[in-house]
Amino acid sequence: MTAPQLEPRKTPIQGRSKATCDAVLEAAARILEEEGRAALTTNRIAERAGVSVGSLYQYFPGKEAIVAELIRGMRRDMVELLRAAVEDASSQAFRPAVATLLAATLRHHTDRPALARALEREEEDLPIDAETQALKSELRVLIVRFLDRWGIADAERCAFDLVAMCHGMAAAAIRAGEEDVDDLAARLQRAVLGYLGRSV
Amino acid sequence: MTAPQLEPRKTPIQGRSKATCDAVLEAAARILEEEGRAALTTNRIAERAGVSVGSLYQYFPGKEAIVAELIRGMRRDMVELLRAAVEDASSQAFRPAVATLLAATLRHHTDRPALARALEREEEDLPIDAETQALKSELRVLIVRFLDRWGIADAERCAFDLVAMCHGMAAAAIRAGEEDVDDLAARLQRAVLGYLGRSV
Amino acid sequence: MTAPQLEPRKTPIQGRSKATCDAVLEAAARILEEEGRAALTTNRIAERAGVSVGSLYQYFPGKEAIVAELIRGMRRDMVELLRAAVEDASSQAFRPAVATLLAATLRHHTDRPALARALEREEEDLPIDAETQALKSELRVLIVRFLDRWGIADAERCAFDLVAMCHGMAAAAIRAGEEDVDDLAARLQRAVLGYLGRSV
Amino acid sequence: MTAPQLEPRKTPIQGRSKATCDAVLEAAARILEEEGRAALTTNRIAERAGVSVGSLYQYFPGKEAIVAELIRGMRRDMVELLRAAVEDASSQAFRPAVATLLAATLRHHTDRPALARALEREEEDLPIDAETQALKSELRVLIVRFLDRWGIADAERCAFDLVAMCHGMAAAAIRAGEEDVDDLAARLQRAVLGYLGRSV
DNA sequence: TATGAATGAGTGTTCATTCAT
DNA sequence: TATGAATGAACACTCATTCAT
Repeated sequence: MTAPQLEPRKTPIQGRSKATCDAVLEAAARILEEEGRAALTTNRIAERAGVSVGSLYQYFPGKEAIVAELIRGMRRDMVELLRAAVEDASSQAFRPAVATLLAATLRHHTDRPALARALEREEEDLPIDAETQALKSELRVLIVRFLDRWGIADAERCAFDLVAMCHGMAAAAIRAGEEDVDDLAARLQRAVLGYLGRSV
Repeated sequence: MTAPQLEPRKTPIQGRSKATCDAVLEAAARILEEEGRAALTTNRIAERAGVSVGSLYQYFPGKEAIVAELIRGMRRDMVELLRAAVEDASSQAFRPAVATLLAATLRHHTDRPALARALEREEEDLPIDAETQALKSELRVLIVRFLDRWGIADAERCAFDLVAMCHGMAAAAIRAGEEDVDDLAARLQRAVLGYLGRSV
Repeated sequence: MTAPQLEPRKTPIQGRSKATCDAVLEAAARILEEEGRAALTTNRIAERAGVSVGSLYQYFPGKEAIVAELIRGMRRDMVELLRAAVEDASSQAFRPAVATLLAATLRHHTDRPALARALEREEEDLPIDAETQALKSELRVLIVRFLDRWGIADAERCAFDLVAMCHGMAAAAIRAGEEDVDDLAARLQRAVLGYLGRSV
Repeated sequence: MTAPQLEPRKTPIQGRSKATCDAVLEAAARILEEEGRAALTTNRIAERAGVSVGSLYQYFPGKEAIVAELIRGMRRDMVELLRAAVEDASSQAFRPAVATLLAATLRHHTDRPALARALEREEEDLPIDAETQALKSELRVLIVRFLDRWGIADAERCAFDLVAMCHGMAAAAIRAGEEDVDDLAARLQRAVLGYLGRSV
């Protein structure tokens, strides 16, 4: 089994190219959301992108690279979101600050839930690529720093557990069709504070 | 898209047949664990089972049925485990009782972690079959009853959140290679009691 | 048993595509003629067409569609032939007119006899597709109108019997290796006029 | 392509064997009638015969031999029928004699129409076996002798044409669902006498 | 540079036939 | 002798990828 090429082929910022590139990515995303992973074929992607397969291969070395790029995009968004939240939270008291971070985290699950789920699953099957690794690391660091700032012991481990816990609950709830995001956020808050022993 | 057949074809308890049947299931399980879902082809399954493709199809109507049976097996084990734990917990105080249930839950993740993860993923792609549905329902009921017994309000929702939370944390920890199950159990306990507001 | 797709997939009149499409059809025809229906596999068709299986499936949704298209082609030819014959016969006396129609009918059996036989057999196993149905209906109408024009009673039934009778005789004769088409035509004429009570 | 074995494996007239043999043949016949040629698998035959595949292969060298035996049975029945008819006809005038023969011929199509059709089709795909050849020859001889007896010229050719004509008409009519056998017989009579120039 | 026709290895599945029990 | 589990070659069909135009 040869490791697939995951990097995009060129990184062209010129108009035409960028547009094609984006069209391909968006098409792939929509297929994952609406038609499922089994429908994610290169021909289908090209078709939905309004582009020929040949062009698709001009910008991406293969199917896996497209998925990898979608994953990178998702991770970038998450970092962006969390970074902004940490910023906002820097001037807040502990509980509101936690709420701010949770709200940001929830955005990941609520924005395009089907896409997020699909990409997380794909991520498991793909070899680890450097940028994705770095982005995930950055997410962890942001949270660890936050916990550190509030004097929480064993911040690394806590961050790990909290992320897993929140991810588990949020994913399950969204998947089950829950619509009341505020209620879900409240329960997450309860779980987090409980875990941290700060519930009182 | 025609719904695939998920029920086994024959269920023969005679020697040779049962052995073949089991060999196929075990081979599929090992492939999922060691080679990944992409390697799970009928030919590979037959090969690892030391059996011909023809034999495979004598017992299962198709690949999906093999996976479905593995899932059913996993769910049956979980029900068994949890039922026993609930039984044991019936004479215990609240905290030890929670610990008992958590220990049972953790077994699901620690026994054959890669298999559990793989099957959970497959489960998402497969149509819901009746028995699996029933088993999952039974799991929920066991937990809801436990929570009810201890006077916990909104037991349905709590059960849902707690299961998701524990699943998220356990899966992430095991996946990250954690070996100290007792420590993990302790953290889960903390999270659960915290969520329930019983941490003191 | 799911009804197979019988319509072609694309109908491209551009050069390369059309050529591939035709090559596939002709290859299938030749296999039916020379190797028999058992040899009509998609791989064999592609091989004889000098094309890859993939290309075959680009133009036809499946094996049955190829056969269906051959059948449609055969029926179209028959309609064409008979229509022209009816035209020609319109200015003739009864007996010459009958001869004209019979000659056209015989063409169907003499052109590519093995292919005609094979396709007629395949037609029985395939679900009825709309165009084929329409073509067969048109054939019947042409004959019925002809009989009507000459004041023959119960033209529908007569047409039915005459077609069956001629088809039976011609198929058997050609299959037995008869070469003298004129003699065969004469016997058909005798049979037809006899049946119609116009033999004198 | 190796020529398949068409002869039955043993010709055992002892009770048990004969019964099994017959069960297999009747099962195959019914499958052809009711489920179609695609369903005619050795396993299915054995199943419907209430016998194991192993036993099936004890009496027949392969699937083709079973079909070949059914064909021989059909041909034997036809010979039987026609021989009796010729016998009966020997004391009749020409026209009633023709009617007698036609009635016998029609029986072939009316008895088990679907089976007759199916077997005729199979016959085309199978290599010619000696007995079947002999039986078909015998049929021809019976008719030729009949025609000779009534002073019909070129009896061989006439027999050939008449058989083909009658077969074509009868098969088409029965297949189209005609139920009025007497009417069909009358039309056949008309066609035959017309062809022979004896219609007046 | 863009196109989309062409490729063919690989997948799931069937079924005639064998042979250990 | 009867059984039916086991076999595996063969089939229909898909899809990531290439390359002539």
